[in-house]
Amino acid sequence: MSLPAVPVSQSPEDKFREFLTSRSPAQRLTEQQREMVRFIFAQHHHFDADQLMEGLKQAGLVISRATVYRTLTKLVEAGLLRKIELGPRMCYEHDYGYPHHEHLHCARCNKMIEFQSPKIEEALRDICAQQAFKASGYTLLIRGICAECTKAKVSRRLLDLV
Amino acid sequence: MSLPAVPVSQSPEDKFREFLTSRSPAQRLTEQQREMVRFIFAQHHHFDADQLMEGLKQAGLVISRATVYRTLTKLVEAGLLRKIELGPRMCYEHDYGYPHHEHLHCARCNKMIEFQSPKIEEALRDICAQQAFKASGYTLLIRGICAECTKAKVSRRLLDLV
DNA sequence: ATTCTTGCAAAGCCTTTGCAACTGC
DNA sequence: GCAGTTGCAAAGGCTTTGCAAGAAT
Repeated sequence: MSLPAVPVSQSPEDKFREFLTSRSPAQRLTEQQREMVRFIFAQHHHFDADQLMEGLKQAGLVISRATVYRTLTKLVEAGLLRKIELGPRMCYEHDYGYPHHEHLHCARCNKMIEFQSPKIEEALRDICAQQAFKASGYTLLIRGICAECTKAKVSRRLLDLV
Repeated sequence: MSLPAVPVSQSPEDKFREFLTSRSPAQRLTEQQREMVRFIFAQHHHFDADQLMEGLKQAGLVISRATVYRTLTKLVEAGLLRKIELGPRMCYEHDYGYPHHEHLHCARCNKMIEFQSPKIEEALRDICAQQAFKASGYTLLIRGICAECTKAKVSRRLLDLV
């Protein structure tokens, strides 16, 4: 966790149950969904559908591909997860209990670095106001190479010279 | 064109030929590629592969799907086009002869509104410097409803009341 | 003449969906 | 017991690719 968590009163599971019950027609909280929520919120990771399925399998939880996708969709609708467009596959992260932020993505080690920028948020609000644009959301992703990978690469170059 | 064009000395076609020749092994400029470049740079539009194929067909130009995709890739590598992630399909826009900018995308009319924001660029540079992150590029897309569509919707609501 | 490009069709990749069996409420 | 959920396998949407025929230098 690189950013301070936001205090929340309900557990993710309770929040999800509440969401499902509130829908009309009411939806049901199943065993598979509960396992997924617990597994996802036991750690703070960015993950895609495949990585999640792999993790679930290693944890001994057997949930079908279809159910994983369907539940991810509901978790996003419930405000528990946030969906990030990262190339051809979707990436997910905690939304509930975690502050809004932007991402730096390292193309070498695949790491996601989180940061907050009031300045950017303000600039975006200004732009929308100026254009009379009703924003529903936005995507910001900075792609490049992180500090560690840059360092590692330079070190390797120096070694290669020996 | 909502932003002022950047003056360029070469035509897109010449620039593309130069790029292809400079590769090793050298690549060839074909009739299909020339038609695509001319068609694309005859207008200033945001488009995806399908829209481009449709436009080409209506212009009487017969170019296969595979060639359209392959040529789009080369045009991006050549710096003539910029690729934008817009949901499941890729969107393209002029890069050569056009200033760098960001986008507002209207979910209702599918319009792309362009804007420039030195403030955002500065904020991004600050973040990267602070994190020692070597940025190679970034994606910023604001999703929502544009002024016209908002107005149209309100008008329609008023009419519905009659 | 050589080597790159084209077009076709097939495959790839990620995600969604129809349907019968199942299960939460 | 009714209505929503699961799992399977098949389909969907967009993009890429293998290969033989064709074209650019």
